[in-house]
Amino acid sequence: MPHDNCPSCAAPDLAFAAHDHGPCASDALARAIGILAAKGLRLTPVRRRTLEILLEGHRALGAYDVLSRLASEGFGAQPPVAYRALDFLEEHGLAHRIRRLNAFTACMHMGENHSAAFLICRVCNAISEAPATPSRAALDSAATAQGFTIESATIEALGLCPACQKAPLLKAPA
Amino acid sequence: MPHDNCPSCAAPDLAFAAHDHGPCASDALARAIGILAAKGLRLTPVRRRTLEILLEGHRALGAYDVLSRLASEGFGAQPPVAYRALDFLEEHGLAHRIRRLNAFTACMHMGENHSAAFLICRVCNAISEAPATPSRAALDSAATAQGFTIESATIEALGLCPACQKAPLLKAPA
DNA sequence: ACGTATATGTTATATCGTAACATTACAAGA
DNA sequence: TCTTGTAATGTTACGATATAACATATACGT
Repeated sequence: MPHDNCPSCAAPDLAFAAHDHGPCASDALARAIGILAAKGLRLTPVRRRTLEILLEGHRALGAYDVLSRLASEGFGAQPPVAYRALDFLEEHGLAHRIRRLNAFTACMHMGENHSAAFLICRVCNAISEAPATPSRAALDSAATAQGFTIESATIEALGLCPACQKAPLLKAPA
Repeated sequence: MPHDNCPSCAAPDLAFAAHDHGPCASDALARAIGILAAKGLRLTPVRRRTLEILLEGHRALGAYDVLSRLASEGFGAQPPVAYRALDFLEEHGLAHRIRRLNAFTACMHMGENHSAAFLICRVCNAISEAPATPSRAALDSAATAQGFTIESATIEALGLCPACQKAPLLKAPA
């Protein structure tokens, strides 16, 4: 599969589809660099490395997983080092927090200022970002009916990715 | 407001509406008793008390909040006591886990075997259970498009309840 | 009453997250 | 270039959330 529409294609998402992940990740990094430059924000070494680590796969990593990677590469070894980098990435739309897993994953639609929904495979832990607009619209409407104003929404689904439905425990998409 | 349709009315949900919470809570408890009896499960003292504590308000409580209440009433004082009771209640549809807050709240639609969405007020911490069906349907459709099979979904919105939009920091619905 | 499954309680530890403060790198003006 | 304020990194220390493993007690069917 070409990466013409990767990693920030409009649709469909491709975390579960076979694809050449090298360009997928490096395109995302390039895009992140552009986005931060445009905002006058700095992609410092820790931040950049943190993003690269998240971009290694379409999966979620715990803050402490990221931290041990960073520490082993000479960065600080204390939790705030990882949390600050992850929070920064999340704040600027380059990563997402997956609440179900208390973990983080790289954003696959950087710069699109989207409301995301996540599909989380409980077997191989792969994560795909799905279009959340319809779901979010329905949620907004339910909220409005109660006079509630939504500021941010968490929409996450746990289940089985295509590969794990067929070959449980065997495959792990990049 | 009468509690004809409380706490397990079809719609709309009333966590944010003024209502007589006494019957709201005791009706829910009665319903829980019936549900468990029908399934041959036991609402033991810890479980019952845990549910009562959750039913005191339309809000989420952390496991340790519940634990300290239980402990002060003579139940066990160690985390598993609270987590087991909370997990039991959740497993049988009497309570929900609010991922966003790492907390738990009583279910307001016991026995309806529903997929729930939650509206969480970030000011007064009140929680309302909203109809999740439309939102969930949209999510299912997004999942199907990627060949993903959803087993369970987390749909939570953070924002402002009606009271806190008008009088921030002042009111706290029962 | 007995035996078994269920539930409760405990100790201990794992995992996740943040407050507070010291130090270092950076950019912008004198 | 030097200063100087701001942002970023690093540290210690701690708080909050959650579970594993095992001991004890309770309920229920026979």
